[in-house]
Amino acid sequence: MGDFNKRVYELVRQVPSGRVATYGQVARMIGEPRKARYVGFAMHASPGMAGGVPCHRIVFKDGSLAPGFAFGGPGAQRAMLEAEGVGFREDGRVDMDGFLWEA
DNA sequence: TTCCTGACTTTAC
DNA sequence: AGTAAAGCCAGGA
Repeated sequence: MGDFNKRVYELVRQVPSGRVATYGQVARMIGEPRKARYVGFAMHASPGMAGGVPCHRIVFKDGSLAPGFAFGGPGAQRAMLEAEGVGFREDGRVDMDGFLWEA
């Protein structure tokens, strides 16, 4: 595991409850805007929220969630986010207007 | 060991 | 505005 992965974890760890961040945003914040893809890979290898890495708060740039590779099944991620107070739109995407995390 | 695929984003036509 | 291609790096077969 490289430092990149570690940096991703530390940043994701700082995402407050009830907020979501995008892969690209995280990638950009750690200084590697081209590695946006690998951010997702980092999440896959991440210890999960048990390890302090709330991967469920990481969403696509359009606000959509992971296709089905998620934590306990499709919709689980959305349920968790909703439980944290994150608002969803009618199309099933996160309301990026007011719930997108800002450093 | 090599080839392929992948929780993405951005830029270009 | 919508579609297409490129870039990045690692893990699995």
